[in-house]
Amino acid sequence: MKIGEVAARTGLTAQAIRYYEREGLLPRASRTHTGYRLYGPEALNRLAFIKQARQLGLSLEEIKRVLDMSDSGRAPCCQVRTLLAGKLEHLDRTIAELVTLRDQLRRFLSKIAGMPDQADASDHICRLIQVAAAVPPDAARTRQSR
Amino acid sequence: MKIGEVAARTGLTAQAIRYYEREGLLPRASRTHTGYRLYGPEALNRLAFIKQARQLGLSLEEIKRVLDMSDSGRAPCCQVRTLLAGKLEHLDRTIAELVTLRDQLRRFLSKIAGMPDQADASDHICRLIQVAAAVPPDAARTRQSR
DNA sequence: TTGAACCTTATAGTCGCTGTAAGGTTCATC
DNA sequence: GATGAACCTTACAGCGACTATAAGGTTCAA
Repeated sequence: MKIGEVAARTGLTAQAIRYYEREGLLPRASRTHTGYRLYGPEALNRLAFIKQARQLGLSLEEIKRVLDMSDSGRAPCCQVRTLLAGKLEHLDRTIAELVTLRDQLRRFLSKIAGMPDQADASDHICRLIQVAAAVPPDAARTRQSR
Repeated sequence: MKIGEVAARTGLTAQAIRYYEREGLLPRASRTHTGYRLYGPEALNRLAFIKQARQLGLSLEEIKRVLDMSDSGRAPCCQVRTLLAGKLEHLDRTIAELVTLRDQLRRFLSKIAGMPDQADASDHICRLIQVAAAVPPDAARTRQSR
């Protein structure tokens, strides 16, 4: 198989596949005499693994660690469990933050719904957001989302 | 005030403040005779606005548009309302996506909780994630999720 | 006069790709 | 055998909002 077929079969782009090779997640593919990459069916498995792991929220670096373990004959399953448990926790925190943000934004929007627009040459920019800035200062403790 | 004090007072980094200046969100600061940036108290307002708007999910480009309007004497409030309403919608979608992902991850973790670890020289990498990859094949049609 | 703590610019790196440029290959059709 | 479309190759720039680093100048107290 050439890279285009692999791309079509995995739902990845050819660019992404080359990128994974460059990053060491795929072994260097063999080539035709004119330099085209050639893949066997096992590449589909590996790419399906990478794709699934990405969709579960693992970074390429984490995936590479798992693949390297597997390639050297060690069972990566335990590490996968730990990794995913960590991701789940992180995801919980992220969702909680975004829900907080959403509620803040919603309250804010309904608060400003009735306010008049105003141009101002004064030191405040938009009274609408200024109001929001005057929010309890420890709400500013929430770090930037994603 | 020099940049370090502004940074400490706003909770931003000096680098970020210089970056905002480069990107046109702040006017070029005046300088001491040795080249240090000097800020008046109004810079704190402007930076508080930027920070708050960022926390509400606006991009620097969107914030710049609002600031430019305000600087030219037009009321940006209407645009701010529209911008924030859009962000709220987007936020709703993002949260829904992440909740789906979390549920998927949770189900997956409980599914693999009882499975034994295994090293494998075979063509599969980690049976744990392989199970997940063996998902209905037309699910592969769904384009890559961010 | 030493040193720490501050400031300056410029440049590279982050992440996971995508997009583009500039070119070579394959294959069917004219 | 010439043309053209569809494929492939590499290399490099760009995204967003910064952070990190290098290499140097300034300020101020001990």
